[in-house]
Amino acid sequence: MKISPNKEDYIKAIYALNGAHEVISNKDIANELSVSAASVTDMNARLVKENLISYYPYKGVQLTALGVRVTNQLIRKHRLWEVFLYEKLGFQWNEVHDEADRLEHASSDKVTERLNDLLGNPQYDPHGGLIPNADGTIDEEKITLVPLTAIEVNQYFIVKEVPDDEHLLNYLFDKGISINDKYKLININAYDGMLTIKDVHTRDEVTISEKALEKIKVIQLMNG
Amino acid sequence: MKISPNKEDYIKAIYALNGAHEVISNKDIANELSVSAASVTDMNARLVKENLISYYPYKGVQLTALGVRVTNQLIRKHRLWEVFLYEKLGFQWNEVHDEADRLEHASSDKVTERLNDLLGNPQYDPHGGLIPNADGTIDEEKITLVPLTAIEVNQYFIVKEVPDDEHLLNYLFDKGISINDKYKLININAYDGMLTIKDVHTRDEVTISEKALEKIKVIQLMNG
DNA sequence: AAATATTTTTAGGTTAGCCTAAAATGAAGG
DNA sequence: CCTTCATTTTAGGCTAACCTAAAAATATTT
Repeated sequence: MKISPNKEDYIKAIYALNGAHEVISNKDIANELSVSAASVTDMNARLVKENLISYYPYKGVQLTALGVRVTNQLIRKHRLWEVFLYEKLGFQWNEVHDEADRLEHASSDKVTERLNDLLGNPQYDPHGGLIPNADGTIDEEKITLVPLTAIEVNQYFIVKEVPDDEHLLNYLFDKGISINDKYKLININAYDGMLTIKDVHTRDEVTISEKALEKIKVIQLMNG
Repeated sequence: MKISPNKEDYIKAIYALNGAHEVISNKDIANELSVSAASVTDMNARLVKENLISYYPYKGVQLTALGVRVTNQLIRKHRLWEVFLYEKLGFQWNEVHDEADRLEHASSDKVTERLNDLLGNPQYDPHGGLIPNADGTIDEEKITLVPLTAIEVNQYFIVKEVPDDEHLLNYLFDKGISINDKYKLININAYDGMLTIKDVHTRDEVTISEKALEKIKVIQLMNG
């Protein structure tokens, strides 16, 4: 049941590319991890054997339920170390990521939970990222949702909730906006109030009208 | 200049077998690390390339000055993590070793020194081991030497100093007792006061007479 | 629909660390 | 000094991760 640091990095990369919800291409993973596409094919075979991903030849991979859970536990370790580095060791928020990336592979569950206690069971890391639970679940209700109108230019956010309004849903669908995707607010038009937002993963920019804003609930993030 | 976790484990093992001061056999290293003797020959070649050990074919290896310094820096990391686990995370002294063994490979110098600050620049780990300096040196004068008479049954100690007395030196040499070796006090004979001590590495038990005790200076350890 | 471009897979190779079995070396005893 | 025994080294193989180059599959463009 123990998984190698390299495999941990792979499933984290897939997760970061939204692999909990959609099929992720070989190329994107190769890109994210700075390895060759052939290496990704290699590793995919290994991850399938451990039931961490589903593999669709020539299409890509998606995390299994187990894969999501394991990745969330990794992210928990990562983010708790980030809090520790930030709060206890006086690191700056931009320095903690790389250090935490190494420590996360070296900490047992026991150390992780003791660390959680030391830090007072924090809910967010220094970047504003939600810290998953020890069992690899995420408490969605802990998240403070705000209307999209509360976001300012250059801030990042994740779309979390839209009302069950057929016209609005169609509108957002046409624009390619999805639940759980991460965006950056690029511009608020001074004249008509329309927002230009950019999908962090696809890098597509779309413009949405003022009319929809109040109903879209998002999580505001501290950075990308 | 970065060295792999495996190599780090090798030089730590050589150091633990007193490889800072004497030539250590292939077999002993294989034993310490639970690998084959052939694997040790393999790794020796790699460590020589990095100038961490001197290699004497068919004889064994000894740490270079660089090897000693690097190992001490590793031991510093290990022991600081032990203090952290013990003092901040509430682990027991017998639980800290394995956890620290993993964390030591994952912590940068920067994290190590911040950790040192957080812990208030401690001098000893929970087992009583002296924490080396950041530059890989050891402040010998910090060590509190006590006569062997101060040790009690079942305690561990390291022989650190004997007077320049030819007869006593010969006596100890015949018994196989060496400077910097670690022992456990097994028994104090109620009638004649002779000590039975056991070499932690060779597992040899020897008996030494009361006469020699006061002159032998040792470091008392909290455990093995 | 065919041609072209992109992506994925396969094939074959590398390095770090490990292994076993056999050969070489060194140490110890008669 | 020579034989025996222990130890070390060599030889040949293994797995996890990587690589490049070529072949196969898919996507896009005309």
